[in-house]
Amino acid sequence: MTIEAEPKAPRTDTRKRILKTAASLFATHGYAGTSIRDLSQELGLTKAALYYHFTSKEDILAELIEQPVLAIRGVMEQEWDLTSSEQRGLFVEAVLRAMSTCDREVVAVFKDPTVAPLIDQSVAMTGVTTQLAVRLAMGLSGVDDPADVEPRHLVRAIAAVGAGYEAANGWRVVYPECETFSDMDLKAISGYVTAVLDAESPDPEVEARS
Amino acid sequence: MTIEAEPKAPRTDTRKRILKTAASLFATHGYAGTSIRDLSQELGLTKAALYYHFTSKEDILAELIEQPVLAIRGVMEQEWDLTSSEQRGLFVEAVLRAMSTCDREVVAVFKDPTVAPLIDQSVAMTGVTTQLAVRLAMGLSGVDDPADVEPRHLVRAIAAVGAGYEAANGWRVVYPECETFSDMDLKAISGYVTAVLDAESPDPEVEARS
DNA sequence: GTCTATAAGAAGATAGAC
DNA sequence: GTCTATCTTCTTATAGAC
Repeated sequence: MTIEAEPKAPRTDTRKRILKTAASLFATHGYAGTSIRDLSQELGLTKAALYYHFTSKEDILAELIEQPVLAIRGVMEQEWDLTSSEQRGLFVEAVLRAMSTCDREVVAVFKDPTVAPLIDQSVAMTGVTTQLAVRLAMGLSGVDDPADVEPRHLVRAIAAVGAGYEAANGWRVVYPECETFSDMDLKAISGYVTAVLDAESPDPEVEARS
Repeated sequence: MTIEAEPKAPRTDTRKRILKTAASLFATHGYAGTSIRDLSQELGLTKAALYYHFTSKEDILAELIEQPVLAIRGVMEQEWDLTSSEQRGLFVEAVLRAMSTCDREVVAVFKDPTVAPLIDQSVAMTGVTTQLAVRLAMGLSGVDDPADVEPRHLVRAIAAVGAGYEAANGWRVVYPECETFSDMDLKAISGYVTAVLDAESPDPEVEARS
């Protein structure tokens, strides 16, 4: 019995090829902007072939985001005291690590406006980035109820999450050969986030708002 | 001749109503995720009525983004020495001011992946946020050619622009009654951007990358 | 596992009545 | 300025041959 590199069914990587290509197209053209036809042409397959591997377009999306969404939810369900800058940094790193459990192009899909409602149905999780921002803002305000968050802290947290999200997302463009984040990378990105959270820039004027 | 509040043709605000509603829907569901049918139903009109006011769906989009894109391009075409943090702050404020020339919901459209290629054709401007990031990264690296930008500066600038973009975009959610940015608001947002640009967080490891 | 062929509907867009 | 009706193309998805 000699060693054979490809045993007998090496072509069943089609499923993975589909997921990989779908992630790339969704990231580039958006979920709604990518049709099954686009995807099948890019793969050199027919539409029908895709429907052999997946039951629907949404099914492809669901499989793409399942892992990272579950991982992030796991991190969010832990107990976190986010009132200190250090703890917030660790929290952000944990989230980034959870996000790294998926193909890197999938990250771009998280903010696709046409994807959010679909995530709700399948995995029961609304606006990942929004939830993160609210969580961090609660830490900044030192409150336990999202409703008690100070608006100025919320915009600040939204900006901070935006920095982290774009950094993680831009990583694949700037460092195409980098497959996963190193610890240094994570430190760098979470550094951007905490920089915004802890910035001594003037907070927006609160007086003029009701 | 007495003063009459509504002279005689007050219903020609339909065009503006369309633009307003389109901006809202595009921001919420994305450009590709919003159909002419969705838009007409939201407006209580028929599709044909929309096509009386605009020649195409893309025409609506073009009119929405024309002003801010021209304004931002105007700022970008100026001479800027972005090697100092102060100058970068002023640059960012100028860009934000230019962005404020449009309906606030239009801001969300700028990052719609299905919109970017359409902007290219109509206004000849690719990836507004990417261009901003490159410009700021050039300042950080102290170079005049985008090709000479250091990767670590580019990711940092991408994160910084992300912070500013999300702050500007999140503003309308956190402060719904706020129509335009005050000077204090602009200072706050540009503060988030410069916080990332000037953060002393560890830059990503450069060694492992080619 | 992949194909051809096709259904059923929604998309963007137009013609012409009122 | 808005309507009804229609056209064409594209969409997701299925049936059945190979």
